[in-house]
Amino acid sequence: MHLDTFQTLADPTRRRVVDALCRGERQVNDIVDEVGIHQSGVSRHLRILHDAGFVAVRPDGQRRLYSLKPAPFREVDDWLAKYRGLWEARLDRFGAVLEARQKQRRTRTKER
Amino acid sequence: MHLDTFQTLADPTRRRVVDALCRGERQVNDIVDEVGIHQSGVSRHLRILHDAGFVAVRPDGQRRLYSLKPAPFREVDDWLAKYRGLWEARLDRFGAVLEARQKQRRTRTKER
DNA sequence: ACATCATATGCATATAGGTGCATATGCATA
DNA sequence: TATGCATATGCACCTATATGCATATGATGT
Repeated sequence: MHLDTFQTLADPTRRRVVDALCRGERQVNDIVDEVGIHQSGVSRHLRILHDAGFVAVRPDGQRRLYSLKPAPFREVDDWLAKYRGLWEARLDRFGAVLEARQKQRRTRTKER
Repeated sequence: MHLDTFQTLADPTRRRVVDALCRGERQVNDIVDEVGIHQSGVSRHLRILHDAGFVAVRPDGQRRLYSLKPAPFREVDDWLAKYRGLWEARLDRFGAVLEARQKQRRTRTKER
């Protein structure tokens, strides 16, 4: 099976793995040390991250070096864009976003 | 139990519920129509979203009007900030955004 | 009070997903 | 080839969670 971007991010341990890769390439055992679960678990998390497009692998001798890829982060960012108006109150140069939201707002509240 | 922000977003149906609220207040039955699962399911999703801080409720007669709250979105955005360097190579004309983001950065950044 | 509508919740069920252990695979070097 | 290190995977187990059904709760109007 193949988890989508958000499902992939749902597991805290997996986010720690992502965090461990935040500063550059790492081999599996480095991550094992950092997140504190069994090596097999880390391998599996990396597999899931790979399937979801979060990481690239590069063989280096007997090791495999994992690193982050941008695509799914961008996907989250895009998803977030829809909701930015919620907390970016002042519409400095984000007028377009809010405007778009206003346009399609329904009023269902009134009929009572 | 209480799901964290990312676990809350992991379920696709729940994201559809969030999406349904994207354009303003909605009552439960509206959401039922929109996402196509049983009413009890929607109520439960709304409860989870509420526990995670995604939604506010406001009674309106016999209905309850749900709406989005900004906090968890901001949390995702903050999390994302750490990885922005992955795909935002140059800060063309979104300097303002980055600036605003810096200002509200509340999670401590570990020593690099 | 009663009937009705809107929403929430207990229960049962099915499935998914995380974990460790043991083992397999793959690579490197003596 | 044989040995050892690094990583992946099959298996079993257990917990979490999404869902529908039936029912409870709560509010409104007659």
